[in-house]
Formats: sequence, C-alpha cells, structure tokens
Amino acid sequence: MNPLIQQLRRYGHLNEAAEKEIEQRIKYFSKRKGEHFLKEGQHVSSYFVLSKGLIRAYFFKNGRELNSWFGEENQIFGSILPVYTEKPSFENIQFLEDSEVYAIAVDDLNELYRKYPALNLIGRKIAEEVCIVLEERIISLHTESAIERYQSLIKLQPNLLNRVNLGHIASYLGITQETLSRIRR
Amino acid sequence: MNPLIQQLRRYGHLNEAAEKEIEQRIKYFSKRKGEHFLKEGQHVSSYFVLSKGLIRAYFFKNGRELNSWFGEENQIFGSILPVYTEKPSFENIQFLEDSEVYAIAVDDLNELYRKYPALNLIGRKIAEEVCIVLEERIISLHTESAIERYQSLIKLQPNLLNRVNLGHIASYLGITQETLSRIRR
DNA sequence: GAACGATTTTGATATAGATCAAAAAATGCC
DNA sequence: GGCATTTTTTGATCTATATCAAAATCGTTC
Repeated sequence: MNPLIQQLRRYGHLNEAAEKEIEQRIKYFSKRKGEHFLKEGQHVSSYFVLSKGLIRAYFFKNGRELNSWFGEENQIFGSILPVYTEKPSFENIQFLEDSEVYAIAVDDLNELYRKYPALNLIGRKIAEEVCIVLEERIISLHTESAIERYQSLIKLQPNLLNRVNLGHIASYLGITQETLSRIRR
Repeated sequence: MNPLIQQLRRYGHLNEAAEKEIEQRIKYFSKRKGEHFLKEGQHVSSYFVLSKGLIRAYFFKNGRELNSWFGEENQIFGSILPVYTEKPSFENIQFLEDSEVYAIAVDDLNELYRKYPALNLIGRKIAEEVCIVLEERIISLHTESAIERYQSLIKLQPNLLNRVNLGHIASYLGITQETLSRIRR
C-alpha cells in the first residue's frame, strides 16, 4: 500500500476512483544522504511521506542556515505555501540519511482538489493539524528558555538526537552549538 | 451583508442554500471593553469576525498572562484546535475595545461541513492561510532580535500601537515592558 | 485644576546566551 | 591501527535582555 495514500486515509475517506488517480500521480524517489529534495525557489512537491530516511527543512538568514523542522518516517509533511498561493517555497529540503520518498506535485494536488472535492476535507484536516503543530512551536519559542525548548524537542522527536548532529539541533532551537553543548551537560 | 459571510466568500464560492444556512447560524454579539469572548476551557466559537473593535488572545504561563495575537476589524480568526479536535482551547479571548462580533459555534460549523461539503474548500483555504501566518511568526521568534520583532509587528499591524498599551505589545513580543520602552527610544 | 491610578520611562544590576578561540573526542578512511 | 576530518566540549569574554526599584508622564474624575 502506497505510504502517502495510507497517511491521507488517516484524515478521511476517499472513493476508489479518487484514490486510484491520486496513487497514479504520486511519485517515488530514492535519494542519498546530502541530496536535496527541494531548493529555494522551486515548487515541486506539496505533500510527501518518507517510507525510510530523514529530512530537514532549512532556510538562509544573513548567510547562515537555520533549520525549521525535521521529518521522520511515516509523517505527512510538505510546504503549505505553494499549495495555498502557488508561489515557490523559501525553504530548502535536504535528506540527512539515504531516503525513500512518496510525493505529490503541487499542480497535481490542485487538479485533484478540483476533480475530487471530497479531497478538500482531507486537505482541511491536514492544514488544521499543521496549524496545531505550528502553534505549539510558537508557544515554545515565545515562552520557553533554551533548556526548556531542548526538552520539548526530545519529548516530541526523541529519536532525532541519535540521527542528527548537535549543530542541526541547535540551529532548530535557535541557539548556538556551544550553548546546546552546555545545556546537555 | 453579514461580515463573516463576506470573509468566507474571499476563500471560495458557496451556493445560495449553503450561504443562507450559514448566515442563519452566525450569531451576533456586542461586547464592552474588558469583557471576555472566550475563557480557557470553553469551546464556544470556531471562526469569527469583528465588524468593530479589537481583541487579544492570551494564555497563562507561570501565573503570567502572555498575549498570543491581536485581532482587528474585518479579519477572520478563531481557534483551530476546537474545530480540529473538538477539544476546548487553552486560550482566552478578551475585548480591548467595545466590539461587535459575528461568530459561528464549533458544533454549527462541523455540522455545516457535513451538510455542505463544498465548505471544506473554504475551510482548507482558511487553515492554509493560518499556517502561513503562523510560519511567519515562527520565523520572527526563531531568528529575530527584540528590535526586529517589534519592527515586524509594526509592519504587520501598524494601527495596533495606537490602540493597545505597551505592556500588551511587550507580552506579545516575548520581552519585558522595560525592554520595549528602551527599544522605542 | 488637583488628585488619583494607570502607563511609560529611567537607572542599576544580574543573567542567559552569543562569540571567538582552542582543546578534546568521535568518526571515517586508507 | 594511524591520520585526517568532523563533531563536541571547554574556557574567557561580551551583549542583549531580565529584574527590581523608582521616577516621570499621561488620563480621568471630581
């Protein structure tokens, strides 16, 4: 069973015809560690799922890379911006391990929304769930100290620490690597 | 024309029957400055619009109030959490000026979604737009200094400064009132 | 327009986290 | 197993922002 379809089913039911056409449009990629899935200014994919691997999303600020999130297996994620506005994303998405991805292109998704309106319920649920995740991140950044943010992250994505180096984690938390090292001690 | 319907129309088309029933379920409130629209643990409203007035959303952290956002006239806002999970919000919503509100209850909205599936497209668009706004706030908190966050806020909601005292702004920015006062100098 | 409370500013000091530099430890490679 | 590279830790100092206290300003009411 296609891992992206599997994720979509968590949010709502689709009839067979819709599901079949979605499946036809889902593309599979196999990528090596270090490769990019998406670079700033492109707008290839809307939603996607890793059946294997690990990714990070990052952007540039004053010439420095800043991580905005990490994605692990069997989560659904993507960039909302291109889906909503058809504008490209300012984010870069890079594989941190050899990975396998199932993805649907922005244009395909928008056509599917037109053709199968029932899909909008699923799209709504996904976007609402993303809102809730984003709100939690805002609260974390708004109210928590570096130590607390670190603890929040371990609670949310406990495996991450074994898969990603500290520099990436520090960048996500909005602190320097040195501070993170001191926090952990 | 009902101000909430007017906002919904910005996201997509609804047939007459749907629009009529939505309009019937929209409730009007007139509230005085200082009154609450929503207190922590309730889940009255999903989406709403002010035709007049100003509100803030806030929550408690270690006994202190922290502002999470401000709402002005002719914006659509609400709490996604109750719509998505049917769980109550942890936020409080209070009027900062005498206000007039058009609102739709969570239960009504969910029934409308069932009855008029086309509404899901609008719900999806709204949630997607909220995601984009939330992402901007995350970037601001993640990467900007207090001064930059202050400037970002003025750019986004320039009238706010004339309508709200500095304590509220500082609480939104995640800094103390003293620091905000020094920044402004 | 005096008096009160609320809001904003100013001052002195404390602290979390940044920066720069270098050492130590871990990892990968031949 | 030894060398090179990357990652993590440690140290010294600096800076942005917090805290606590008090003064100044503003707004409202009688």
